[in-house]
Amino acid sequence: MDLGPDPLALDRQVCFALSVASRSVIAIYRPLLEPHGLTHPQYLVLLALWQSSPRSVRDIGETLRHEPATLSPMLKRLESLGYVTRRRARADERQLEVDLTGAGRTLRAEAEKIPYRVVEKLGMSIEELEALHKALSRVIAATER
Amino acid sequence: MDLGPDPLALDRQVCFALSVASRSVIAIYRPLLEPHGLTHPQYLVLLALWQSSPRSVRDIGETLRHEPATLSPMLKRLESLGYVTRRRARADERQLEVDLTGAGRTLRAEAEKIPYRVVEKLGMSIEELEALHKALSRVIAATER
DNA sequence: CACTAACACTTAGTACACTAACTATTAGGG
DNA sequence: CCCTAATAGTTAGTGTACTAAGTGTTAGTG
Repeated sequence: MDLGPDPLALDRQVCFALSVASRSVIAIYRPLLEPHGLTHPQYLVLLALWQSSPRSVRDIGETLRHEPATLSPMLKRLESLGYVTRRRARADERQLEVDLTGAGRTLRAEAEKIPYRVVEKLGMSIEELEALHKALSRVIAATER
Repeated sequence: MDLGPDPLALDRQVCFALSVASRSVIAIYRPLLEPHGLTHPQYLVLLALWQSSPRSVRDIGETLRHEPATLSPMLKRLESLGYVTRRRARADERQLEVDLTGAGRTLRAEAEKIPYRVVEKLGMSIEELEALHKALSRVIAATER
């Protein structure tokens, strides 16, 4: 394996590019989510619930690759924002049943505009973004082995 | 612009893939950095200093794309770990001169192994990682306009 | 040369994100 | 059936990240 003369050169570190890109793209979402009182991680939880609900904390965690300890306070904030309900599942009292409220469901229609605005702001082609998504998926798959 | 039938589908969101990939790759670094008492953001600060030092907080912030408010406590932790010194610049007392200690400089030789271990752990080809880096750089450039 | 604006960093406050330890509930084996 | 192990969430503690407000220093202008 050859990583060149300086394996520690900052401008060649994939990990650095990943974290900067992640923070930079999240920064694009910030002004779009702020009117709804949402952060980007909270928005991702709503995407998961819009896909399927109700679901348990464990289920959401496996989908978003988050520890339950990260989700627990986040879901409480989403509850106090009025987008989500939390109650113990009757069948198994260990599980928490996280569901959307009316407001949470209504928000979806508004949110549909967001991806278009983000892609527009980025000014990149759909093809390029899809290629990037594929590359990122391979990295994620690689870390999961 | 056409984002398909469901623009909010989680498995097609670049922002989601970016944040998961970022966290997953950082998780690979964790056991490699832990013996040195370092976190990944702290490691990136050291990469910046190994490239050039001493430098100011502002300078490091521009390189790593971080707010001074993020760096300020981080640099104090690096100082108490013994890798870095912090002192006001004589020429301009507003600026902080961040420099490497002997231990900070010595650590570089140890750290040179890390990129190889990460690439090995990922099990991806150098070519694929370089292509990903290019794609991420284009995203970062797009967010900077 | 005083005075205000700009600059560099720090502090406070909120929200992730992770590890480790804890609580409550359910399931399984003797 | 009891009792232990496994499971699902929560809490505590540390360390980013970001915005906004604050402090001290320098620079630029009347």
